[in-house]
Amino acid sequence: MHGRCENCIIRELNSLRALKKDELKRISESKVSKTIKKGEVIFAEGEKLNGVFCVRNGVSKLSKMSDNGKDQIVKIAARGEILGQRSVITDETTNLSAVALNDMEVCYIPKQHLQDSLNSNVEFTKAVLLHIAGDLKFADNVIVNMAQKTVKQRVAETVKYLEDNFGTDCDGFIAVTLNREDIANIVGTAKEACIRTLSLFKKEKMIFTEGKRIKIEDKKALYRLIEGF
Amino acid sequence: MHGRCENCIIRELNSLRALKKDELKRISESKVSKTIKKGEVIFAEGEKLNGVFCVRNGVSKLSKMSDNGKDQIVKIAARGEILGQRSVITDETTNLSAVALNDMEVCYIPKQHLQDSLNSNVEFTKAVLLHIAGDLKFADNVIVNMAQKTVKQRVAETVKYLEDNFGTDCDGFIAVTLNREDIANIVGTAKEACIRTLSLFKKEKMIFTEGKRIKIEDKKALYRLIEGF
DNA sequence: TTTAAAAGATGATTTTTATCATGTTTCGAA
DNA sequence: TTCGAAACATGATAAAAATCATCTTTTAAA
Repeated sequence: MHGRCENCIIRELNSLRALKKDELKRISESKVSKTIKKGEVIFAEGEKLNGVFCVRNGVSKLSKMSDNGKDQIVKIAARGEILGQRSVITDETTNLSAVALNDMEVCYIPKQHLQDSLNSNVEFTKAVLLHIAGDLKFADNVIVNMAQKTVKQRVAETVKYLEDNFGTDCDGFIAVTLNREDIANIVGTAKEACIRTLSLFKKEKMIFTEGKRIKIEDKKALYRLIEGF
Repeated sequence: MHGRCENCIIRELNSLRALKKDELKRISESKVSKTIKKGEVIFAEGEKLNGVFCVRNGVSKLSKMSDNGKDQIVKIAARGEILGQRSVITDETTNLSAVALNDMEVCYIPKQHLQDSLNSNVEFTKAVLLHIAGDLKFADNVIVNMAQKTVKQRVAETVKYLEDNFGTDCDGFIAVTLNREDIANIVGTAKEACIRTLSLFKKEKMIFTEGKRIKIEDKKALYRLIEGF
């Protein structure tokens, strides 16, 4: 067990910020800090969770297997994200599986604490509600893009999404590196189509790539493409 | 103004059931019953709502225009559904537009009432949270289907969705009738592809159609198709 | 009841995307 | 450092779906 939740700044990034001192104290006493290695499964689709995972460091993919055996990535979760939140709230088995994309540090929080606070602290409940409502809006937009946009547009959209959410390193590369297959699984296309599209973007000087790392070179052109030109 | 909210049974279908007597009384005093004609716009994408619409009768489509000018239907809302809930909660402009698919009766509830209850009645806040969390799970599944399944599978899925949610009339037809274009806009495909696919299903005796009305004839075959055979 | 418009249906063609095959590069473990 | 596996890349082909065109049927309004 590491630091105390009361002092944890990660909390400011999520709905746990609405918890009161005594609630945090109780969580602090039963939470468990864990390190997770790249590629490790945090939880699998269909599991019943007894708690949530608050991401301190590292990045995880949240995905769901479709009937035809392909994995669809629904979200990339970084620092501050609370993994398993939805299924703990509704007390259901998980809908998604979570896999570490690089080495991670997370805090495991037993679900009883959250459920207690959901029942008693309306500020917390509201904070969670606002967060989930935001996720829902985002998901609706993804549905529209999946249904109506081409692979080219969706690859462009995904590159933008990654830059917007994870920023860039000192060389201007997007600060999270995914392999082509994972990008394809966000886009909802085959690995080859994803590779081809990124190669095309590079040829057209919209992006620059170096191994897995991607840098956006011509933001305007990329955005124009996303909107359909 | 019609009946009193305290006696309204529609309420049992949604999160308003968690409201207390005095909260309902206040809502009852300021709510407005409205009739909406088929095809009428209840609210448009980007509007700022000052209240929500509780559906008493009729069916509405919730859709979003994609950049390329095509409408994507994200949800079909029937009796009990509260239209505009998400954007009133987050106090944002609407993400979706709502259009009546047949004549409707709705109750307009000014947002202040909901916001007051969200701030003070944790049971209500929790009920809303559970509802939105369910919507989110559903949306994630739609994303996976959009990304990974064929048009054929998605049409089958949509037919199943409509029957599951709206049931059948006395002749066994799905109790909601959409035109082919609307079905195509749920599936996320072109009108022609949707028509062709439904014709094929009819030829294969999985469904029977009569005008806009659709009856599922071979549920097993349909379900097998959805899962990928 | 007539008539125009909307919706449904179907064929032909083109575009997009998936799949298969195969070669090349990169990277980590021995 | 070498070697093998994994990831990346690209061509060829097949399959899926969009688009365009045209015709028929249904629907709603005059």
